[in-house]
This record gives sequence, C-alpha cells and structure tokens, in this order.
Amino acid sequence: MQLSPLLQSFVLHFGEMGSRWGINRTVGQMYALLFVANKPLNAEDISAALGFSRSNVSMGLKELDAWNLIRLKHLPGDRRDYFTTPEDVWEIVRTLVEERRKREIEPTLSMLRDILLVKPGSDEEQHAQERMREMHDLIEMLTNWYQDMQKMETERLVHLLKLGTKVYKLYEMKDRLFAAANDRPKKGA
Amino acid sequence: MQLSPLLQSFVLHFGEMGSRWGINRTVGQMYALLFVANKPLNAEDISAALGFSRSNVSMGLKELDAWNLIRLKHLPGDRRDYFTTPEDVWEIVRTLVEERRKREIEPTLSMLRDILLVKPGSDEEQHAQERMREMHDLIEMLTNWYQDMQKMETERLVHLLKLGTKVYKLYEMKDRLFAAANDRPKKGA
DNA sequence: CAGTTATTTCAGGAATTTCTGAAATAACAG
DNA sequence: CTGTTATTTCAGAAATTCCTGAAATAACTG
Repeated sequence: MQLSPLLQSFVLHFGEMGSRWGINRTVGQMYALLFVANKPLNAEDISAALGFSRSNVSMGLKELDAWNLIRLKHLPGDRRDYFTTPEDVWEIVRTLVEERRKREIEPTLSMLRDILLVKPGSDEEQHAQERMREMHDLIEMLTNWYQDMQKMETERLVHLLKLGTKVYKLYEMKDRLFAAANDRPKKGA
Repeated sequence: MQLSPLLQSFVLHFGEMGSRWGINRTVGQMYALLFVANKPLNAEDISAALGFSRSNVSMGLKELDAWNLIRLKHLPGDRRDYFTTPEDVWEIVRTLVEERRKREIEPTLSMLRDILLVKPGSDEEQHAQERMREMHDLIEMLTNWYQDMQKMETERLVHLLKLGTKVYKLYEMKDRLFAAANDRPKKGA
C-alpha cells in the first residue's frame, strides 16, 4: 500500500515532531496515520502503509496503548486487532498531558519535595534549595491549575480559552465594584 | 570539583527529564547546575562539576544560548565567559514555551494550512483533511490563548491561575444576571 | 489434535545521537 | 610579533536508541 502525497507529508511531519518531543519517530508516524485514517487499521495495514517491519508496528502499538492513546476495535468475522485514535482531538490532548503529568511531572515534584526536606549543609546548598523551591512552587501551581481545568467539559473549556485574558479583566471589575460599594456607608450601620 | 549529593540528585534528575522531552541529557544537567548555582559559572567550572569534556560544555552552552535560556556575564579582571540562568523562573518557562512555539508549533500549523488548501482527491483524503482541520483549530486556539496570557505580568498571571475555574463560574453568573435583566420588560419599551 | 493465522518477544544489527580529543580560531598581553 | 589563555569546531569514537528477522506464544478452526 502506498500513501497519497497528502497523507505522506502529514505523517512524515508528525514523525519529525514526535522525535523532538521525546517520541520515537516511527511511533509518531503510526499515530499520525491512525489519526487521519477513515477506518480502523490493523497492524499489517500500518506496516504496509509506512514500510516498517511487522514487529516494529507491534511494539509501537504496545507503546501507544500504554499511553492510552489508541482504541482497540474488532470487525465482525475478522479476528485481527484493529486500532483507531479517539474521535475527539481534545480527548487526545488531555490524555497526552495527563500521562506526562503522571510519568514526568509527579516524580519531579516528589524528587524536589524530598530534596527540600534535607537540611542545607552550606550556603551553596541553601541557595540551591531556594531555587528548587521556586521551581517546585511554579510546577505545582501549573499542575493544580491544569487539574482544575481538566474537569471542565470541552464546550466550556473552549469558551473559557476564547475569552483569554478578558475574563480576568471582568474579575478585576467586579473587585472594583465591590470596593466602591463597601466605601459607601451602609444603611442602618 | 565534586557536587554535593543534594545538587547531584537534582542535576541527574533533570538530565533524565530533559532527555524525555527531547533535550540532550548533558545539556539538561548543565542547565540544572546553572539554575541552582549561587554564582555565575564558566565553562571550566561546569566541565569539572559534571565531568564532561570541555568541548561538550562549549556545545551545550551554545545550544542553551540559541534557546535564549542563559545569560552571559563577565567578572572584572577575568576574561572568561560566565553564565547564569535568568533569576525569574517564570521567565525561564515563558522562554521555553515561546521557543518551542516558534520552532515546532508554527511550522506545524503552517504545514497543516498548506495541506488543507489541497483539493481532496478521494474520500480518504477528504476525511484526513477534516481531521487535520480539527487538529489545526485546536492547536491554533491553544497558541492564541497562550499568546494572550503571555502578555500579562507574572503577578496577575499567578492570580488568574490560582482562580482556576472560579473565574469562569463568575463569568457565567454575569451572563445569567444580564439574561434575567433582559427578560424583564423595559420601562417605556 | 494438527494446521493456520495473528501477535509478541527479543537478541543483535543498523541508524542515530552524543561526546571527545586534537586542532583551529580568537582575543588579548607584553 | 610571540606567547598565553579562552573558546569553538569537527571528524570520528562511544553510547544510545531504534528496528528487524527469527522464533515463541497465543488464539482460533476443522
């Protein structure tokens, strides 16, 4: 099977991008292919379309499954495994972020917390701990924020993102209004 | 020069993390070291502390400089180059995100836009384009949102992040209030 | 059960990335 | 200009990551 040039360039680009983000190039290509495919694909399809060995495809799919990024399907009367990506692109992004949080961010926070418990033995160590504290607090703030957002349905999240900083200006306005109201003497007080 | 175990574990951890995010392990370690150091370091210091060859340090610093992640300093009466990371951790994160946006996100958006201009030659291609459109729109929305946020001063940004979804609930409340007001018949209408 | 098809595993070869030492360049001092 | 010190460059060695083919396993079928 030969990919059309249109699919080809998409697939190759995502292979490259993957490799810049710590994802194996061929796994990136496999995912790109599954993402744009208009039907579930089996390992043989992928192998043929991308020209990788069957075993490489098997390992790639295992990897993608471990990241919870693909869905296994079965076609009636066919015992091969077919795969798709989730329909919803937002779900894909959420899964990616969530997995990286679990695998990389949490261990990092935990390492930082451990080191911060050690009593510094020198000025150098004390300064290092101050820096690590700053890093810890920043990462924690961002992940807390993300987990808060994570709960929203896509619709609302999109709305909120489109508002951008506008929503904050409104918030400041509210604060000013209340401040003004509190300046006025209350009836009967 | 030998690193204290406290610094050692931080530096090694960040080397590992770097490599999972597409950053060379030794470059990650160099950055971690510069980040926690209580004074500017020169290439020789780094080389000695981490046990890398002088030339590897030179290339690593060049790389970090290309990412705009380090600052060059000079000490009076010393013609060697000394380096630090920016004081502000938020600035570091912003620079990282901004550089990746320029290097990876923008080319991806541009590739997607190009492909989306091609007239689909089959159902397969048409479906692929629909998926790419979804991806394009999502990435564009996230980067637009980020660039909006990017403009805020750190203080305000932190405040907004801490509010999380609360700010959105307030926004919805405002909408409901206005809706209620509009339901009431207007005087003289 | 034997035969067939689908999938996985994994040792080691291939490809890529990273790192080094030696040499080149640069920048200054006397 | 010569000598000294700092930095960069780069070819190839070293290390790591990736990929494959062969064999094993698994899951069905008649």
